Amino acid sequence: MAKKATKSKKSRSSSTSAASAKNPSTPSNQKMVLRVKSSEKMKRSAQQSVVSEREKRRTSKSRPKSKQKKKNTRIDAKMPKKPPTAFFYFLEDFRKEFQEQNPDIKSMRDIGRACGEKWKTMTYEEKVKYYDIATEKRAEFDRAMADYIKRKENGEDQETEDDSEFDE
DNA sequence: GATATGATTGTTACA
DNA sequence: TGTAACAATCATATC
Repeated sequence: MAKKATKSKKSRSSSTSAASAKNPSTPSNQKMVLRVKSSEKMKRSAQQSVVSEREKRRTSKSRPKSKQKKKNTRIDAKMPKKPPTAFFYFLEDFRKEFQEQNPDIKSMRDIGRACGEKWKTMTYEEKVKYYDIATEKRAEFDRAMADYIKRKENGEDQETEDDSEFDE
């Protein structure tokens, strides 16, 4: 439970929304900016041996397992979901191909593992298109989050009404 | 039947 | 700086 509280980490939109504020509704130019910005960041992390970090974390943590998932941990159903990362977009494509080539393997555990290995072998140029998509989605998420916060501040009772249907 | 788990990486925010 | 949580997916397991 405490995790969820932590998770509410909230107001993340405040900082990120700043970025999105720079690119309000916009087209390619700003998209480019976004892409470049994120690209640099991504490149850095991509170049960094993120792998060891992950493994280290995993090994050190012994994977508590019951940490994620839970699905409806979101306090507010109307709160925008976190956008998928570049890797997740790649995972979508990869899964389709993987299942075509390996119809017997349906477990996301195996697919995820294979996808992770493939991802590590990909070059930054190959990944950049996924980073681009993820960046756009993140900008959308920031805007949605800002809007969500604004609405909440204005009066979330309206939402409670909607929520009532959720009651069921 | 409903919900959790596993496996992956990236991103974000807090301590 | 490090760490924890969560995003998608879906067969499988558990309750």
